[in-house]
Amino acid sequence: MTEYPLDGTGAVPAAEIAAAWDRELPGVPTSSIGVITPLWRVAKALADERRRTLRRLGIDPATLDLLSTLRRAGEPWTLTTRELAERCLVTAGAISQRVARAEREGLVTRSPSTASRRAVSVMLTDRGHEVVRRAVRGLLAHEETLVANLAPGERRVLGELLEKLGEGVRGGGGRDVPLEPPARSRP
Amino acid sequence: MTEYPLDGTGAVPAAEIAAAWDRELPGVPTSSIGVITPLWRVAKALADERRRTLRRLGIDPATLDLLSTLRRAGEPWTLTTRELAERCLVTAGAISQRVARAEREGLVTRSPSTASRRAVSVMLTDRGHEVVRRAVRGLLAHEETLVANLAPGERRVLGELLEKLGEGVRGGGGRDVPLEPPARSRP
DNA sequence: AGGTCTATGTTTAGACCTAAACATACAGGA
DNA sequence: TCCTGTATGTTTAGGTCTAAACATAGACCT
Repeated sequence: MTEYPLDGTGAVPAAEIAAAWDRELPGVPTSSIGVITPLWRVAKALADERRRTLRRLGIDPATLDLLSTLRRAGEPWTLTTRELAERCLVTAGAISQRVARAEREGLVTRSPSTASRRAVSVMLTDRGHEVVRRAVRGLLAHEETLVANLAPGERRVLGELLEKLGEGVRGGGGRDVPLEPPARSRP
Repeated sequence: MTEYPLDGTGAVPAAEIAAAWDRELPGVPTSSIGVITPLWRVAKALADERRRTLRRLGIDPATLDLLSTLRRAGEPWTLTTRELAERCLVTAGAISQRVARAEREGLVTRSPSTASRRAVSVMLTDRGHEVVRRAVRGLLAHEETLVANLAPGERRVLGELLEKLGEGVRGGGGRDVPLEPPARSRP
């Protein structure tokens, strides 16, 4: 049997989740659920769609993120691994692995940077250019249809609210995680 | 050196990304970027925060998702693996692995369902109850502070727009991924 | 009864990520 | 010059997920 994560059918509405916690664990603050739950579901649905779309286009999301970051950088389509880690928002270790995979497939080359001997320059190959061009065109065309549900004004508002939420999250919110003394039995 | 994904500092603004594609690959539709890029960044920032918070609370996100889904189900805190897969939105294979790990740690038990011989019932243990109680309290308290940046009205609007976007995404958008014939050289 | 289709779980291979340990390369001061 | 601290990359261990192959168990039809 081929598996697939069940679509929305089985997803419990966020409001029900909040109500369930309020019932099962009275006193917990549940107001974040109405935002965070739908956000994660959309993010997952988008990630699933993107994975499927890119699969048809012959590439995986992590590799495309790498290649498109190089492509967007403009001539000479070269960045150090440090710059890549910053722009892709993943650890240097993850970049190291992504680059190793892409290099194996002939999509990028790795060479000591001219500027510093400890830096490594990653450059898009001709084959990498071709792959990223095809994939980005196909992907953006598809994702355009995914957001078509929202009117331009709604998209703008959504984008702005997400940016604002992001500031709060990256700020780390209040620095608290109220810890309780470990207990033994169920209340 | 301890690694960490760089915070927002290195993140290129979504508008710049769209402008870069418009310049580098003229003609591609870029209007989805203003929504999808901030959405993914917030989702990642939230996932990172949650991972760190739960680490302090002694549990990982996947296991808490499993335990809290059982806890929210109410008495007798038991679901089949199928129901778990539907509610957690991951494949049955992933649930199988999550349950195996949680069982190893004594947080749940696995037993043949009374209703059907092919189904498997997963039940929260007393230890599982205690762990989920502590973790959910700590997590929701923390996440409450993460969304504090948004006024109640903004949260409501954001939640609604996300739900609406979700419908479009799960619908799969238009069924198109315009494929081009593979080419050889860079344009 | 027998055959076929579907539902439910488990296992495995392959990707991917983070966190932490290493390994260098510099830079700046004593 | 030597030492120490910091910046840059790579490697490895452990965890997580999907996709696909298996293995049963029921259901339904003839």
